[in-house]
Amino acid sequence: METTGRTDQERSAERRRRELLEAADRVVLRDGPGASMNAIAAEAGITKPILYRHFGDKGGLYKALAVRHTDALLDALRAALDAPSARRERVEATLDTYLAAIEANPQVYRFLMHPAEGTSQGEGAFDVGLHSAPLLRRLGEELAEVIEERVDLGPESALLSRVWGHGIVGMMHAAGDWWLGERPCSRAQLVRSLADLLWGRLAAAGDRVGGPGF
Amino acid sequence: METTGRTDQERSAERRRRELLEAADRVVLRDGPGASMNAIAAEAGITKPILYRHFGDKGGLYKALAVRHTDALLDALRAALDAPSARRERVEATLDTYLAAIEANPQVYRFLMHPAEGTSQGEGAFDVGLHSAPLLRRLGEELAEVIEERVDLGPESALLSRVWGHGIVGMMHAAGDWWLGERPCSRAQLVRSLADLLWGRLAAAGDRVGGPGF
DNA sequence: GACTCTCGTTACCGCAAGTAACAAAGTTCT
DNA sequence: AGAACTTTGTTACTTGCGGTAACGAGAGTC
Repeated sequence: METTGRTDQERSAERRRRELLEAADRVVLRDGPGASMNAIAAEAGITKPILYRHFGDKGGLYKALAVRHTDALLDALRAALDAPSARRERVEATLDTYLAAIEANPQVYRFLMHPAEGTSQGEGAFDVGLHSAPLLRRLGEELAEVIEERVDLGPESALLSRVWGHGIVGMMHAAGDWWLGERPCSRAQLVRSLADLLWGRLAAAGDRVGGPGF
Repeated sequence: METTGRTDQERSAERRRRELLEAADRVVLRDGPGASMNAIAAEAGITKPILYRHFGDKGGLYKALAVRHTDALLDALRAALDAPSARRERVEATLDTYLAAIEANPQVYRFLMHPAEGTSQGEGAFDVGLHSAPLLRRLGEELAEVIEERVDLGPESALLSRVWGHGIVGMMHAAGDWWLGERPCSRAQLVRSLADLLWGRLAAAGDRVGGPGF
């Protein structure tokens, strides 16, 4: 049959692509985001031009890698986000899921946050807004959706949910990044502290000495 | 006097350094963070080796640039942070100062967030924790200090203030980044939304339909 | 006048991204 | 079977960047 023939080809191409991605993954995890295309090709047992035929350029390869990992993390987060528990517990579960993921393999996490290097050879006009890690954007949008569909925020809910989605994700990310570097406390403590912040403890706390506190 | 001679030399060297930094600034603002050393040298009217004599390597130059801008931004933020007003107003003023700064020239902002590229030629062992933008770390620490010295947080104030410092800075950064890209609302609206989030409105809001809300 | 020290140059090395040109294998059409 | 084509892979090249070595010229110093 002709269909089997074409399907075989396509399946073979896809399998090859997955193999290449896995090799690239190994190299990036070992050598960091600056791994060379030669190194990746060598790890995969082939040479550069094949990589370029499959992924176009280095950006394409890295994007494919990032999508893989981002999808995996997003699945885990969605599960925590959709659990049938009280809001605070769910927030804590989501925070903990994220932190556990970046704790489990920081290399992946690091790679996801610095995917865009670009030879900069291109046009000088760069648009701010596309530069930062796409993972954070996706997370922010995802969280925004969940917030808007679940929480009653009054008339401005569309705007508020998005601001909060991105804001909370950024909070989680920055705190997690700092925590990974310094390890000043347990994961559970960090989760509780962040949830406390989101629960308005900053506003509720009293001033320390004289004058108006922060 | 010998001192005048040496002072003249030192002053000349420092002036030269400042000139070079300003040239580098212009190029980086024009071409983005991937600007080449050749381009920077050309803009300064000289050639590469001089840059290397002054700054060691590209990282040194970029670090010097980053310190300049970071200091400037930090000064502005400290002013907002130290104003003699109520806590909420101060938080809003700080948020607004930061957002106004990144709105005023996004190129600088973008450069500050992606300073560490590294040829990756070096050792494979990379330490997570040093990779992210140093600006965010400095901001987080600064804010943590202010929080701890002004707000009464009970026994765990040392930990809480640092978690919150980095978390709030991350929130501000991520929300600002998204906002810069999409411009979904005015700066004032964004500031209010973020302050509302910090003031516990997420915890206070009711569920939307049936079941436990987010 | 020789000595040195700073500022500057040109010319080069190494390396990585990306590409062109070619080689060998299987597939398909006649 | 044999010619044409697509797939899969190669080697060898170009371009451009970070970084450095080696050299050149002017200004103070003994």
